[in-house]
Amino acid sequence: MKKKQKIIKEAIRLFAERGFDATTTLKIAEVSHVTEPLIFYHFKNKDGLFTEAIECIFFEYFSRLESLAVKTESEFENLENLIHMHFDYVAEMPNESYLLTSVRPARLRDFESVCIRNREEQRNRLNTFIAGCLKRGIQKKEFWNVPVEPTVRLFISSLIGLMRQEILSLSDRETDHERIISELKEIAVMYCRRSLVKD
Amino acid sequence: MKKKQKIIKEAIRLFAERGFDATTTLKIAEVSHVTEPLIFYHFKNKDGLFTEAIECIFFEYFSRLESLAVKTESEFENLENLIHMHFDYVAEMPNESYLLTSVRPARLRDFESVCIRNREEQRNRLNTFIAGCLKRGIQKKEFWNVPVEPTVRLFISSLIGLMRQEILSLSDRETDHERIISELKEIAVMYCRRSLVKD
Amino acid sequence: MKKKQKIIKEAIRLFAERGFDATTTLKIAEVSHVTEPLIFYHFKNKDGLFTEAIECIFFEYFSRLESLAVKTESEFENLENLIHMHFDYVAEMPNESYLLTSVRPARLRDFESVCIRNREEQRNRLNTFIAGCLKRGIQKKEFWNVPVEPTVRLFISSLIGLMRQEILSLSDRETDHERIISELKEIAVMYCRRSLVKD
Amino acid sequence: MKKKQKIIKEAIRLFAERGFDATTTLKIAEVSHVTEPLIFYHFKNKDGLFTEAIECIFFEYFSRLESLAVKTESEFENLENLIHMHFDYVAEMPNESYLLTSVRPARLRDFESVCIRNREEQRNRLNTFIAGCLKRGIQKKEFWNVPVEPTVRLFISSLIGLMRQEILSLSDRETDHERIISELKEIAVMYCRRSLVKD
DNA sequence: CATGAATGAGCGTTCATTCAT
DNA sequence: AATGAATGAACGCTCATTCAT
Repeated sequence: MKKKQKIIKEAIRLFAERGFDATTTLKIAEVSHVTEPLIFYHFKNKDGLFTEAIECIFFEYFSRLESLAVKTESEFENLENLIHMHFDYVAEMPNESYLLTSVRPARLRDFESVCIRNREEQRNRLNTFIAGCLKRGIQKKEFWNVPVEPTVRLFISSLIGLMRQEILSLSDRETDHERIISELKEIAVMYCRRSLVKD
Repeated sequence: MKKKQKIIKEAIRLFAERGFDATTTLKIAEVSHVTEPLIFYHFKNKDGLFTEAIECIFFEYFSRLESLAVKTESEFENLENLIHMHFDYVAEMPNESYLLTSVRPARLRDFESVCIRNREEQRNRLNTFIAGCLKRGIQKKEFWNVPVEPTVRLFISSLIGLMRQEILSLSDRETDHERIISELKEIAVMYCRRSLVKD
Repeated sequence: MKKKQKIIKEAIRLFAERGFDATTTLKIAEVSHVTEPLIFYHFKNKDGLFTEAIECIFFEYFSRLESLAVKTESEFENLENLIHMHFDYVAEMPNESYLLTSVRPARLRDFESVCIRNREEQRNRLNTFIAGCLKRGIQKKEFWNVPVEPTVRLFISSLIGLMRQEILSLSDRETDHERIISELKEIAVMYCRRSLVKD
Repeated sequence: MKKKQKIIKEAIRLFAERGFDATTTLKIAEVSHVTEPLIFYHFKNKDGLFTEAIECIFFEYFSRLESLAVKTESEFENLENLIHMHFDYVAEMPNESYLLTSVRPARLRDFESVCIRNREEQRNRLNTFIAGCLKRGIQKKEFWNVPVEPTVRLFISSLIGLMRQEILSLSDRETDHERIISELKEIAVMYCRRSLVKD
């Protein structure tokens, strides 16, 4: 039981660091301190291991999304929290973030069912969250009367672009990483406010 | 000579469609209608082929960046053109875009030299372009007095987030792709104006 | 105890259907509704299971041979009964027949001890039975004065050739299987009579 | 070119001696004095190698069948030659004979197309040959008026039973093998004559 | 009796790369 | 410039078998 979790954990790290194809099952076994066949005892095959890993990642991510308590007084604060959550997520779990934001983290025989399905779920949840904020904010006159649907799309695209930037900055071990990302977060929130909030 | 170009072209397609590791030199040879050893005659090895392919892609991309004629009357129009250029680039060359925006399109023995180097070059060029627009715009009172450096970072991150979105929408063969992307482009330009331009 | 018999029964089916090497102990466990280690509790190893299976098969076969009541009035009738018994045996137990007539049903570490030993026993018993009939028949002037030893060999060879034919026809699910085999049996008996019996 | 033939030759030997599953591609490579991947260069996979091997075997066998010159004066002599040919074939090519007469020499993904197809072809050719002899012999009053179809079946079954016997005797390294097989051949011819030929 | 977890050994297959021509 | 033949290295995966419980 313990070992299965360990395998998943190490697999995520290796898949993120080297990519699916460049990660051998033997290497995963080594760093997990188990023998190779144990991987195939716990998972159907390499694709199956990857699938479970992706499910784990999205499960954790969705938990974080759900636990974003929705404030009622200020809709903008909700969006701000959403932005913060994503920056924090990348900082805490860079490998998971990388796989989460990857367009094609692996090419599986049955690719659709894992990555695409979860990505759609992610889009739906983000959609619901952001569109909700926008609509309520517009109704409460907190926000300008912006077109909801395209604004949501733009918001999501930018959010993921920002995550990508944070991941890159982390993996390139950029000097001043902390400061830059912190500034980036601030400015993102600032432009969000400026674009949506009346005064 | 013709054949070498053909190899690079097909390699780009396959690398984008299936990833570096999942693309065999044999497959590249087949779809290029050459024999496998010819690839090794023209390129040092698979990594070398990939390197040349990446160089080609960035060369074309940098050409497009350079050919963005810089208007002097309106700085906002320059930024607008930059946004349009990137949307057009994805639409015209989806495979190239995918490799261009990929965080780690391949894990080469000497990875730094090609992907990271070009990505830095790209960041520098975008930086120069956007920072120039912002500074001149601020000076000319066309723009608000925004902090230049973080704004540039946010701009670039969002731009690449938008490209990613367009690529995804293409590869998922989303219904209404045309309309959605067109709307996304418009709204991106709109928020850009709203955030920067004084009324 | 019940389970051990079940394992042997299913093992025979699988060994016959797919061959020894292509039959995994896991598969045997599954179709027997037991877990894999139980097989190794009941049998020393896979070879041991196969050995017991073969012993079972020959035990049943030898029982049938022994229970062929020997008529004294007509020696030919005894041979006829022998032929019928073999046709019936194939029809009733095709998997067992297949393993019984297989030249090399498995390559065990200690192959001799089970397949070859039983095959020799089989040859000896058939030899005794047939040679006895022939000698008595010749003495009683029921049969022509044929050379006993070679005739026995020919008889056995043909008999097994006929079994093989019946097995093949069964496994190929030949249309008209029933009719063809029935005709084959008749004609075999007919030629046997014609060759041996004095008008 | 030379090497491909060598691989097939050695593969036939090993497949016959140990069975398909127990014969590893590495072992085939070793005894053929080539490296393992060369096998996969010349053949699609292990099944493909087996398939070509079987085709070779039947090709040679069919050649021998065809080159049986058909005498016109005596139909019995034709049948006698057929029997001799099969005995000789086993003596010369025991491994090939074993695979040829095996009910299921391997369990391939696409099993039908090789073994069953060739076996049907074999049955058809033998059928044509033997039925032709019988019919002409009956017409010429050389033979008794036996029922052709079932007689042919019996003939074929016995023939293969005899081959099996010769193979077994060879592989068991029976003492007196030569004499026994020689006697078996004689007696087979004798009973054939006695059963068919008038006088 | 029974089982979940675990493994050593090995197998079929792939692939980038080389070499003689 | 071009290719058919060949290979070292490694990979995903399987399987009989064991062991602690």
